[in-house]
This record gives sequence, C-alpha cells and structure tokens, in this order.
Amino acid sequence: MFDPVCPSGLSPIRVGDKWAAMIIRCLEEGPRRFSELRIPLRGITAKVLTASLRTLERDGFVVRTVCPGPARHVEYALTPLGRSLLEPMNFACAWMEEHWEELLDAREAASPTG
Amino acid sequence: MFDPVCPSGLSPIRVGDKWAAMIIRCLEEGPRRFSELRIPLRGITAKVLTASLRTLERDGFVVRTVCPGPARHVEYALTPLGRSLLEPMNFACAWMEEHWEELLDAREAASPTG
DNA sequence: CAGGATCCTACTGGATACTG
DNA sequence: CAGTATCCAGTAGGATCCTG
Repeated sequence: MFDPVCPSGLSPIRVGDKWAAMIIRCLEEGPRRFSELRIPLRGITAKVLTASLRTLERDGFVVRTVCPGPARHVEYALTPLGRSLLEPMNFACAWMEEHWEELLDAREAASPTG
Repeated sequence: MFDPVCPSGLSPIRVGDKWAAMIIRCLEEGPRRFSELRIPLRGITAKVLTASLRTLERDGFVVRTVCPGPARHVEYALTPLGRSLLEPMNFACAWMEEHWEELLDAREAASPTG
C-alpha cells in the first residue's frame, strides 16, 4: 500500500483523500508524531500531510496533541471513530485481494497497447 | 443516496468517481438504458454519464450493449465483477448508518459557526 | 436516442521557500 | 520540529451546443 508499485492504487474504493487511508494505517498501532508519519509516506510534503491531517481531525477520526517543552512535538492518534474506519478499510482490502487480477485483466483488455 | 439532502455525500468512503456508486445501484436490479439512468441521477449531463460509464466499462464492472434497429438504444448491465462491488458498498453503507451522527457532531464541533 | 466537441471552473495535490 | 505561504499543473466535473 505504501509502495508505489502496489496495486492498491487502482482500487476503485477510496477512504478519504489520497493519503487518509495510509495515515490511518500508520496510526493503527498507536500515536505517531508528524515527522514520524512522513517517513512511511514517502514523498509527502508537509503542506499536504497537514491538510490531510486537518481533514481527519475535523471529521473526528484523529486527535492532535501538542506536547510543549524545549523539544516541542505534536502527536496524532486515532479516535474510536477513526479506528472504526479500519473495518470498512479491511473489507475493501479483502475485496481488492480477491479481485485485483480480474481488474488488471479488464484494463489490459481495454487498453489498445495490451 | 440520490437525494441531494442525503448525508451519503459526507461519507469518507467512495467507490469510483462521483457517480459510479449510484450508477451501480441503478443497475442492481437489471440492465438499464442510457436515458433511463439519467432519470434517478438528477442533473447529470450526458457527457459526465458517458465518462463514468466508460470508466466502469474499462474496469470490467459494466458491459455496454448496442441494440440496433429503427429506435436504436444502448443497454448497460453489471458484470459479475461489478456486482461483487455491492458487497464493499453495502459494508460502507452499514458503517455510514452506524456512524454518520458522530461524523456530523464532529463537523459541527469543528465549525466555528456551529 | 446516445452520445461527441468545446469551453470553463474549482478543487486536489505538489514544489519550493520561509517561520515560531 | 511542525508547520505556513505562494505559486503552479493536472484533473474532475459541469454547461452548452452539435450530430449520426
């Protein structure tokens, strides 16, 4: 899913914006800091990550906690509502695992170059 | 779902493009013609419906059948692969029914105007 | 009837540079 | 460290008009 080669990119099922599902997966095991999130999400810019996190926060899927101090940092964590999204996400993944070959075949048959 | 007031518009889970899920619902009971599809999909323009149907066709979710004759018409029907999408769609609907109030509450709490 | 052609707007996502 | 500010390209979606 985090690999650019991963076929999850062709899934017709999307949760939130481009990065939302991956962010939720990153938070599945526990809270993560802003800069920690940027590592698995290779290539995401600070602005885009911020925007996606703000949307997740607005919808009540994620909570943002500022930890002040000399080395200030911010933690993001899933709320129960955000965690509940894992169910439809897993269901979508199961559908994808079962059908991605048919999907690829259909696209190849539809493309003129093969 | 087809009503502009329906809260399905705020679901974070999307299947295909803006109209894909509604088109699939329209085809659930059997084949439908182009102009038949335009009725429940209030306001959709011919170009946009065509584009969405072409994508569904390319991915193998829908088949297009031209019925020639004096009164030419075209029928669209779900393939087994397209029909299999109803499962994750129903799952997403179930999630939405269970959580849309929490979602609304979160958005209201996040909006400055209430 | 079932589109295709053209034009247009708004939004999404990203590159780059800067800041408390 | 965790963003914000600006600028920018690509795309999705739509309005309108035309056609085999």
